[in-house]
Amino acid sequence: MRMPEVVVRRLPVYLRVLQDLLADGVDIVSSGELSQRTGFSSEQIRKDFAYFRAFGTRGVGYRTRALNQRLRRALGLDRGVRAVLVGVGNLGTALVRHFLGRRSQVFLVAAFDSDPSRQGLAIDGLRVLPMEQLGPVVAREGVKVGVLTVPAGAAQKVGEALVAAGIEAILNFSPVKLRLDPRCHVQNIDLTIELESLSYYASGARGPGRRRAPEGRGG
Amino acid sequence: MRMPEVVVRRLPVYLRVLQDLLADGVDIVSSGELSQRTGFSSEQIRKDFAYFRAFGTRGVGYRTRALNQRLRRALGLDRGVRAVLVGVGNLGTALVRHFLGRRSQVFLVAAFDSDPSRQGLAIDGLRVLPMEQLGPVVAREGVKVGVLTVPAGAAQKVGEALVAAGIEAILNFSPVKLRLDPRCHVQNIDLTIELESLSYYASGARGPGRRRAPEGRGG
DNA sequence: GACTGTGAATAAGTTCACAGCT
DNA sequence: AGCTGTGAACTTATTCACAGTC
Repeated sequence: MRMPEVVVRRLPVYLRVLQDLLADGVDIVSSGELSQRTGFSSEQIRKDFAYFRAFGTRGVGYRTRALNQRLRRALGLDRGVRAVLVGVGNLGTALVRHFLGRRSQVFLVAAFDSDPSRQGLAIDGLRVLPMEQLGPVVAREGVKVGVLTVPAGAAQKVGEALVAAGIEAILNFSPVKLRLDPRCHVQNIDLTIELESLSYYASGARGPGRRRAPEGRGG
Repeated sequence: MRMPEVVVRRLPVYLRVLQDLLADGVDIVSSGELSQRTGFSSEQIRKDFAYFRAFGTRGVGYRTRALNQRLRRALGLDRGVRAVLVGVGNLGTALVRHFLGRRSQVFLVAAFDSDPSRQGLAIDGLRVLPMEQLGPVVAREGVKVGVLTVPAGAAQKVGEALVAAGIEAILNFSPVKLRLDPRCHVQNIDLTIELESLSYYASGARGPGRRRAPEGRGG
């Protein structure tokens, strides 16, 4: 079944909590417990799970391990998703380290940059390749996800190259609205915008907080 | 007036487009033009502007410069918002460079780290200070915004320190749900989660795209 | 008693449709 | 003619409320 984007974006949050629970040897978890750990309401969590048919046991809860599996499958993470990153500047380099460091569920297989002075280098063991290799590597490794961390001026062109190479989803850190084949999903993260929007909440503009406490008597 | 969060997060996007338009000497812009440049619908743009009383001229459009001013004011950016960053690891360092590089509307005034080996260093001219200085610097400089890039284990504690220092809005890059005074606004960006959620769209899960083209006959 | 699963109600956000200026 | 401003309609998302199961 097709899940709304808002649901898709909550799934990795559950996944992380489940990982923690598994590490602690917890094998049953209730939606109430998950609510406390994620801040999402328990009904919402149950509805989210229903989207991908992950059902629990009434009066009991969800089997942690099984839920983890279902979740990974729903996100397509059970097949070992591979990704490439293009643009090895400040941010790109940090992201490579970040994604390699915490062994994410997504595997970074290569980084690319058009600047010859950056090519051939390795960031934490990951090779930086010239752009010409993008197509071949994506094809050979069956890469479907791309991380775009190039300067604004190059973003559209590189986005097109990613799509041409066969990339189906892009995490776009450039401050540019990419115009690509709509079959390619683009998720924008503009860090400058994130920071600027915070300014609103630091200006005394936020009124009487209507923030809902995420339920649960345990506190 | 109190704006919904979803609106607040669109404002910096308009701001960036306006900056470009101003740089190009454009002094009138229509909501249709903004729609093309941002991907948001023109009605939505007009409604957003109405939230902070930025009205245009019927049959004409919006005065670019005036709109820019209003927007900056609505976001509280007209007062020179200052920010601090805590946690000068991979990501923290890259973010410092990122925010200092593109002269954002928000000014980073200091970075902090608990690791003595990182203290005293300067990243692109910005001093890295010990945590003990957080309170004094925030108080002295009237800092209201904090960027949190510490490891998961330290996040809650550092978040509390930021709130205690007087920070009113936090950009939280750690994979932890912070439990802080609700008067402090927390915006979470978990890069691992962003990447993992993309996996869904790279698994052939996205059905027949229902993506709406953002209007406009000009192609 | 505890917790799930889900229709119904509500709230939030977006688009439509069009009157009103210039 | 062109573009704004905004109620109304619609769509999407969240919360309520409770029957169902263990």
